[in-house]
Amino acid sequence: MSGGVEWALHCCVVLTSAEEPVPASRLAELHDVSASYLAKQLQALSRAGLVRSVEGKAGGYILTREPASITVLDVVEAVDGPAPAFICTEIRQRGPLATPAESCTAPCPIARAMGAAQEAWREALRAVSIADLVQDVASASGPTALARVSQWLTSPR
Amino acid sequence: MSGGVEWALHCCVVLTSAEEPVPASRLAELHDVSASYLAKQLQALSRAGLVRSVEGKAGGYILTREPASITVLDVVEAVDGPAPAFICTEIRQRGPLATPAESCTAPCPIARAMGAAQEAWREALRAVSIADLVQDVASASGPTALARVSQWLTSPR
DNA sequence: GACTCACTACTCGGATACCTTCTGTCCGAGTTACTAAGG
DNA sequence: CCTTAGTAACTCGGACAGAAGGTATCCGAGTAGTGAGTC
Repeated sequence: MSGGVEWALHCCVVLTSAEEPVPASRLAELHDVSASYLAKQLQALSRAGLVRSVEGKAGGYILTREPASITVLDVVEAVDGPAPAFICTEIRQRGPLATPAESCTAPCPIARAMGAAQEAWREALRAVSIADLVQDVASASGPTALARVSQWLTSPR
Repeated sequence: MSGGVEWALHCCVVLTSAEEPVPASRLAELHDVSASYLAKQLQALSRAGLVRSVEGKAGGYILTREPASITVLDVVEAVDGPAPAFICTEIRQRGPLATPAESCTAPCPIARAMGAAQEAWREALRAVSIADLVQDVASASGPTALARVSQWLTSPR
């Protein structure tokens, strides 16, 4: 999995506590990561429609939906792409004892097992929303942490 | 995920219907894939203890355990490695508003969600054994298919 | 006929290049807020 | 005081190199089977 997924998720969490647009450079400074590379991840989120980019002097990124309606799966698939990890190359149709294509109506058992696991993984990620993460952060680090982030984001550089 | 996982799983399935050692070159010819690269996957299975290599003229690979006690997860982790797909880099401990390390007793919520999804994925793969795959293949392609594979494997080149 | 020995052919195993993908970086197009002048 | 044009700075977006892991390949070490030779 791409490492940028972690950055994107953290950005979504902090964007929760900001009503004004937050520029990518500010988010990068907050997390102490490369601003140029983080921009790429935010562009992916923008293409997926999870965040909206505001151009101009006071521009930046803002969430488009309520945090409770954005799942972790949405962010992961926006950054890493919706392609499944396992791709069946139909080995059973190759070689001297190849199964004829007409007999391959159902997917091969291996692809089915992999697909089921992938779906279980997706379901687990779909069950967690950005709002849930915010709630967990508040429980772990205390409610003041998010307020401090909000204040730091809005304070002039 | 590495593409060699698919090859390794198919090899385990066909090794079910062979009591004598099967050389890697024979398996590669059966699946019409690169023999040299397939050897690497089989070596990974050998290191994990799923198959045993027999050297010499009539050598090859044989399964070490009963097909029912080998899970798909075993094969996947043998080939791709046991490392999880998501690795938390502890972003919360970086930047101007870093959470002090002493307050980070529990893993961060993002890592927890990812870990739960990974565990669901592993559980789904652990629930399917090689014997289950063999059963499914027999149901789909008919019991004769496996017998033909067994005959082709034992027949002299 | 049975045993011994050397040979051949075949096997696995690790070390070696190539290529796609991910990581990281840069600069240009476009938009907004601000400033200052003029009516 | 209000309007308006101009300026300047800041933003995003896509195009451009470098590095890492996966893909594909090769050759060497070792072993079991085979055959001839000998007792």
